[in-house]
Amino acid sequence: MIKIYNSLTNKKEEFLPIDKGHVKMYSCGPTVYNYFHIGNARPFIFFDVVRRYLQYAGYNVKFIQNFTDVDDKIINRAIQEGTNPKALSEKYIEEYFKDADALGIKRADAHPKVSDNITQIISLIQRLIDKGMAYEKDGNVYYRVSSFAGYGKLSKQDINDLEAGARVEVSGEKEDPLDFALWKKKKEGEIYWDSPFGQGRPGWHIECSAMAFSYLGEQIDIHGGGADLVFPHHENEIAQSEGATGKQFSKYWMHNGYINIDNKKMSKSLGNFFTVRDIAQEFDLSTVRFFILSAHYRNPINFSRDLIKAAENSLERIYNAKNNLDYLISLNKNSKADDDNEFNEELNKYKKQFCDAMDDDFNTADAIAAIFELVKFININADENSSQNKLYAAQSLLNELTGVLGIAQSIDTQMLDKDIEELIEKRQQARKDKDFALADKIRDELKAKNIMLEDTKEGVKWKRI
RNA sequence: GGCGGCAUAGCCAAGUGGCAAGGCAAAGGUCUGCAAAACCUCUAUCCCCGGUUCAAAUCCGGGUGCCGCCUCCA
Repeated sequence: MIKIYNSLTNKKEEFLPIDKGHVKMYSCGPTVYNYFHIGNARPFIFFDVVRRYLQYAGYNVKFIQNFTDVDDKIINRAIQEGTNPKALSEKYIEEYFKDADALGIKRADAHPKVSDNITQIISLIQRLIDKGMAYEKDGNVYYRVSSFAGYGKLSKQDINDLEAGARVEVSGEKEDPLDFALWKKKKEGEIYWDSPFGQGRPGWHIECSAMAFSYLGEQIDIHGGGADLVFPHHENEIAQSEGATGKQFSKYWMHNGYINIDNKKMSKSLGNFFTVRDIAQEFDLSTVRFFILSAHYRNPINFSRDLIKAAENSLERIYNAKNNLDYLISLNKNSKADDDNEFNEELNKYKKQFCDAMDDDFNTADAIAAIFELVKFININADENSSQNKLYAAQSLLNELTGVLGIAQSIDTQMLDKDIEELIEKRQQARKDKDFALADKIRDELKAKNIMLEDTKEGVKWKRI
């Protein structure tokens, strides 16, 4: 039984999708005006894992993550760079996929763009106007917050407290300071679309409601995003969606914690961020994925190079175990087909431990601990005399579990160059001849070429470093 | 002001009532020609003070410290 911490109720709840066996999930994607930073990467990675695990658990998952490609920040940035918003957003969508791929994030079933969904957005706005939940003022359309009784239920804000703390209204066009824009009237020189309420473009919040509706339907199972989206973005999504349909929009809301720098939230506005592209200069991005998954998703994570470095060392342990299994299998020393029930039962224990952790609100930190315990078990119990059956069973489980998290995937299958192989051969001969000076010299030489040798009872192992 | 979160070893980090997971780092050991990997050993008055309980890291009350949302943000 999978349990999910639902931000709507602030409780862990049993996960029961609306349609048995099927999961509809939506996660807020990036506003594409720059490379994304590691803070942004966290939800992308985490919800990728949620999706993978639900699939692993047997659900048929439909997963949508949007691109916000119509927005003030994009327009401003385009002006700065002397380009147009469309070209700019297209560029950063491409760059998004490069980084996402390197982070091991699978493509969603669809990545809809705001600019491709204007019709749906307009009709949703119209629907709200028709119901009296939105109003047009001089080419702008606003959501009438007072018309939605549940406003504040996600962020647990009392509407009166919000009023008290609300900023002084700038435009004075709104009936209430809490009302928010569904449609923004065109400003001179800005990108715009025609609509029944005049030329303009959609506000930020409406896009997610409209795209979720058109790709998943009016009721979805899981809606995810960073904790900073709870208010106002997700609160507004609920108001729009449920206001229009009268039905519950998302059954479960999931929000990941922040990535911090020196215990302070990493954000574009504070400027204390590292883009994933920056980090890629120094570290393999699969390490960043492992690092992010090594803490529980609702807890904040501090980011620093030292911590990524520690994560890199930690991951190495899993790679070593995988490489070792490959090596033992390649020796093919014991091809007996003896099934060892005790061994298989032990393996299953770790699998269960992993699944129990993931079932409990996707506790990836605990799931990783289960993988480490499996690694230790394999290191102790798999050796050159183990049967191929055992080795394959161990390998298959290790691959299966790391695959669910998408970690330790980049196993090197590249063959060695001829001259490297010759050097290894030459060193083996030197060792036989007890010419250790030569052997060590060759080992250092290879190390300089990023080939690390390890001598074992059965022969020499190598790995790229 | 309103709402919410967090505090566990040198570091990272799980754990919501029953002898405190896992990883990194350091130290010692086994194995090895040496290394590497692996294995073994070692490392915690769970922020403080009270309370409830046979039993508290975990529940309750009170502190202290840090952070977040209430405004664009993942």
